[in-house]
Amino acid sequence: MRTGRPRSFDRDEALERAVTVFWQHGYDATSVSLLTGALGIGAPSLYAAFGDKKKLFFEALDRYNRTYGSFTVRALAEEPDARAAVERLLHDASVAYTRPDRPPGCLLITAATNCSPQSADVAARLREIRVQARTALQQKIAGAVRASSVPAGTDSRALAAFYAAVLQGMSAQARDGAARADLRHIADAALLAWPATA
Amino acid sequence: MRTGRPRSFDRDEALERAVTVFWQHGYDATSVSLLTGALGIGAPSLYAAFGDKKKLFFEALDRYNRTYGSFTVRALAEEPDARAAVERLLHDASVAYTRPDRPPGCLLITAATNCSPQSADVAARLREIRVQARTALQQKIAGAVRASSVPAGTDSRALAAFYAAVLQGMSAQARDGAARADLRHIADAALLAWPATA
DNA sequence: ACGATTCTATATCGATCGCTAGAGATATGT
DNA sequence: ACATATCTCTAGCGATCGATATAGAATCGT
Repeated sequence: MRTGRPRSFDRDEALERAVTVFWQHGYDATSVSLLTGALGIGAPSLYAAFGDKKKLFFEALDRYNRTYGSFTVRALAEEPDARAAVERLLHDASVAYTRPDRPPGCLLITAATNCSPQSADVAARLREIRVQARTALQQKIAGAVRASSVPAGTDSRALAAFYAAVLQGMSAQARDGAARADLRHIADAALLAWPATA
Repeated sequence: MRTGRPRSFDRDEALERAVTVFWQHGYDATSVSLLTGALGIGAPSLYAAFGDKKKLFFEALDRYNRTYGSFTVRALAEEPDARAAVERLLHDASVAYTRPDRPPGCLLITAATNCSPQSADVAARLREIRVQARTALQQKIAGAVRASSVPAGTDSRALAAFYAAVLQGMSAQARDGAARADLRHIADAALLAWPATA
């Protein structure tokens, strides 16, 4: 059927605003009243359109991964060389984490670092995504080791953990007020730790 | 005077437990009922002994800085050489962030990364401490540049930001389940980025 | 022993949390 | 025009938040 009074707001636009609010304050600290205020709608409209707060967060998370957070998978997928992929990953992060019109840092990293026990599943989901991204990086490096574009004996797990930590550190520094150039310097310093191809 | 019924619990022990709870869940997600449960006392006793939740947190923060978090200032103060200080800083962090009987990571870094607007002052205080630590590291490096134990032209601000980011990344990795050896590997990789003394 | 003082235990307080029932508003199908 | 369906608005649900009033328990000084 699908008749009746039409929705008075743009669902996609509301979801985009929800992304920003969750990005800024994290999952727990984002109250429903904060959301309704930012989205410009009433609570019943929010629940009718998105289910509940948790479903809205996960939908916003998906949207984030497809937009602002997609540079990570793109770097790994589009750059054949592992070194070039990591370089692009770090440089893109320095840009993505310091967009003037967006909250600083990374939603995946900051949205549920400390949360109440009843939202432990949200934290677990975000951690799952981070671990998955770190594993993808590790496999990229391991492939480069097999292809001898990276020195044999390189610990792909350790190297992936290092660059994952650098990304998380860059997000934290951005949250602490670091400028885009600061993050770029951090990225460049981290690239000096890439195993020498001597 | 100081007469009347004596306190039925050890205030220091209660404060130590409060450190652990705030370390684990962060400031916002730690409810007063969670605290009274962990401390084994009633709410009125907590308020009589510590003032309110915020004062208790700041007192727990001071205690953390004097105990678990003191390795940072010690490394900078006790190691004359800047390179050795950073090496010790990172290695000590890999141990401090993965104590089996303590929450993973660093309280200063994780306790207020995402918090509600009404506890913005808590987040600001923690950020202040982090920035101060980063500045101390920067000055240590700048002194080494002047003493020529680090190559001239080294950007002390950028290098300090890099190692600050690595520490924050190590804390995040510990929170994500990384083992002590994993953090050690991250620390070792980060040390490869130290400016060559050629 | 007894008053003075301080702590603890019970039972809340008002505010806010995530969430929703019920009534009125606005569209479509006939 | 009218029935039907969906959305929006107001108001408020039970639960939990941080914090406290009150009364009884425990200790000290005299």
